[in-house]
Amino acid sequence: MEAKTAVASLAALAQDARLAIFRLLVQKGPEGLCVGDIAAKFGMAAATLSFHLKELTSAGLLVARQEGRFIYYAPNFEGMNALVSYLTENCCGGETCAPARRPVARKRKEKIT
Amino acid sequence: MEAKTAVASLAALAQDARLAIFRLLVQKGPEGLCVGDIAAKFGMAAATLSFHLKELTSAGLLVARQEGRFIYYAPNFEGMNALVSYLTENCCGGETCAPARRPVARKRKEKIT
DNA sequence: TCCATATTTCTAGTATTATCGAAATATAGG
DNA sequence: CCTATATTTCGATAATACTAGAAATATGGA
Repeated sequence: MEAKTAVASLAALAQDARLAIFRLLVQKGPEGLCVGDIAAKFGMAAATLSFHLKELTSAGLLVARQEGRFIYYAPNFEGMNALVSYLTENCCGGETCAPARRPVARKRKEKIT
Repeated sequence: MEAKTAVASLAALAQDARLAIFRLLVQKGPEGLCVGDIAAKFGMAAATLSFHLKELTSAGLLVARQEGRFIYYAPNFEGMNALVSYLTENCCGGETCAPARRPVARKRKEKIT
């Protein structure tokens, strides 16, 4: 995953409403929920919700499927996985979130000061 | 970690310049880099960099330490760890990023349609 | 075809964020 | 104390994001 993509995914989740929506859908699993049900859950204007769903979808974090008159949104686990992998690989020390590869950090030679 | 906190951390990383800064510091490890060196690396105005460092720091992703006239910024691995944990626990199926707990998802009874 | 419901797109107002020059603050050394 | 360097804060501007009403589009059923 490229940095650009990571920023897009992070931005998609970096918003109260969207994180809440995403968490709700993750709970629901692959079946997801239709837009109306999500709107009901949060009581937000349809247009607003649509905007947020679009953000999450184009960031690759949700997938939509039409089912009759309803559109169901569900988490795209691959996308989320890619983000988490990116973060652990590039923004932690590798592994989990180790304080960098150094053994224990022997004292350094007293910087510039 | 609360949702609010997660949003703050995500927002801190959801920006080209800041993600780049953070990645650079993670590479450098616990010693970090002083502001001048970071500025040199990216060629951005001091004020702009200072703004971004403040964002990252108040989101709990960086820690600053003074060393003579210089201020060193280094990753706060605990903060980053907390964020990654939050994401895997709340935004994936639990574990890594499983497609939810359901076995294989037996067909559902044909929704509303 | 016509109507009702679901969802999106358009448009615009407001709010938040990013950038940067200039001024302010802090620290060290002479 | 004075100067030089490092960094932050201030203030202003430009860019981007959020919200929601109204209009448009899509789908299914009578």
